[in-house]
Amino acid sequence: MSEAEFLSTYDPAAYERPALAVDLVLMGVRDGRPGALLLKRTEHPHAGRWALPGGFVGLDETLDAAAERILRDKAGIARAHLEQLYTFGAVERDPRMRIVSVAYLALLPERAFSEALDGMPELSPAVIAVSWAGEAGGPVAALSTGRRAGGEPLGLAFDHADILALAILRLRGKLDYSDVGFALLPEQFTLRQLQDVHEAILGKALNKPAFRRRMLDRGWLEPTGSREGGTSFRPAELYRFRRPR
Amino acid sequence: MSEAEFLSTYDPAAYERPALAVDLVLMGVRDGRPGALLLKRTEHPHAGRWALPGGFVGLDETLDAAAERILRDKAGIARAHLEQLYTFGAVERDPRMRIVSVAYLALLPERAFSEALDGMPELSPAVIAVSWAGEAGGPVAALSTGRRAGGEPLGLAFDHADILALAILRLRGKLDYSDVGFALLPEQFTLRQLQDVHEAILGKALNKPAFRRRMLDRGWLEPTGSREGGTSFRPAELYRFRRPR
DNA sequence: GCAATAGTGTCTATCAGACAATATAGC
DNA sequence: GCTATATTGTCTGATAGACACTATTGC
Repeated sequence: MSEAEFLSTYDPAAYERPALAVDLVLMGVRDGRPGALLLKRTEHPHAGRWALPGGFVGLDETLDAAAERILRDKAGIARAHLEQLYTFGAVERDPRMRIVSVAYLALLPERAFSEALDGMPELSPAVIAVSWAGEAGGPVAALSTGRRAGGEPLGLAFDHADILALAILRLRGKLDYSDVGFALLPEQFTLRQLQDVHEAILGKALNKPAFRRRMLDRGWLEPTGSREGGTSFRPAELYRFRRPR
Repeated sequence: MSEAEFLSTYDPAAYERPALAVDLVLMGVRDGRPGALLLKRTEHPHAGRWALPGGFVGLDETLDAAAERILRDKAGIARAHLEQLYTFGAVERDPRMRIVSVAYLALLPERAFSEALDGMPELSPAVIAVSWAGEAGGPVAALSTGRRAGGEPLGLAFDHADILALAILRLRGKLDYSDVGFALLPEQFTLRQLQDVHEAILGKALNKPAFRRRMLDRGWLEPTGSREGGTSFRPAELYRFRRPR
């Protein structure tokens, strides 16, 4: 039997299979804190609880394409830095049926984060704070919500708190050896803004001269020649991210 | 409608969905080189080519459990360090039908690697060497096979060369900030063996005193008090990996 | 000149690479 | 004592943190 003959007789529906979904962690930094955009579920299961935007993967759609579609349709965002995070496959993670979910991390500059919030009234920002649950437990994302600062802690739907916790940990891990940090900034930015983003993600203050030295020595920053405006003090130099060769 | 009513009327088979598989990269270090265990495909598609051991994910099985099952059934290995690598979702990656595959990395000590090879005649080791395909292309795993050293380069089935390339890169990246390296060693080992494993994975020689210092300062090594035997020169101290607290 | 922040200089602690010296097993 | 490798000591260069200093803008 040739490969062509084999394929023509193959029955793709022979076995029952899990459903496959993509969930997005839409992360941004607002007011010096990392946050994620959540949707309030209107349907069962977990109706009324907050959840990550997500959807099923189409039969003719790559995982990346599914993530882009959800970004567009559910969050109203045209483009963002997207990267695959982890695939969650616990058997009972969704009460409807077996659903395996490929989680993606989407990074938004502050502007895009706020615009998504304004454009989609059903979106809510949640501030992410990761804490460690003692010896035995792993990291846990503690969340609070509200369109303004403050707001009550959230109980998230499904295993979405785990996904959020992993997202912030992954981002922390990659922040200083990769260029992901720039995805959280506008096209032009000052070194102070860059440092603010790093400090928000890492949750700690950084040494200013050392941070500047490191960033400038990497060769990823191109001076634009112009400076920020609107300050009543010395304006900072504006830089642009230049992809390393 | 309550959540219970909703669930009782929900039809899990309403949409067509991709199939979901797990593929394993069974990695070990042999003769100072990183290698992976491959299976020769006996059926279409890609009959006769080498491929990673894999299988479909059962409906009542987590992804981790599926990986363990494949490790047991296809490679005859009872236990190994297993970690999820990445999920591959290109639409045409398998000609039979749409199959999304969650790739796992399994790490084997040299002994287990060799035993798997002896116990399963259909397994073949492939030496992994990663090279960069010029400016535009990403990293590519160059492979050669053979039960002994030497052997011709391999053309792998499906997108398994990409998976292999990612596996070695991931391992390289994690090697010196995590404890994965120990999964490639027996329970007791010398510092030289530990360094050999690191050098094989990184593909370059390391500075001996610096390596020793770093490893000992981490506090992950517990001296067993005994020494290796069978040498005609000064025997090295044996250590045990002690999980950091 | 004052306030406030941008940007720089310098000292020190830490850590990795280089290289050489010393230790110890079997023979 | 000889061989081969284990193990340690020390020098040096690179880098991060600490801290203080200088620069520059609007007012």
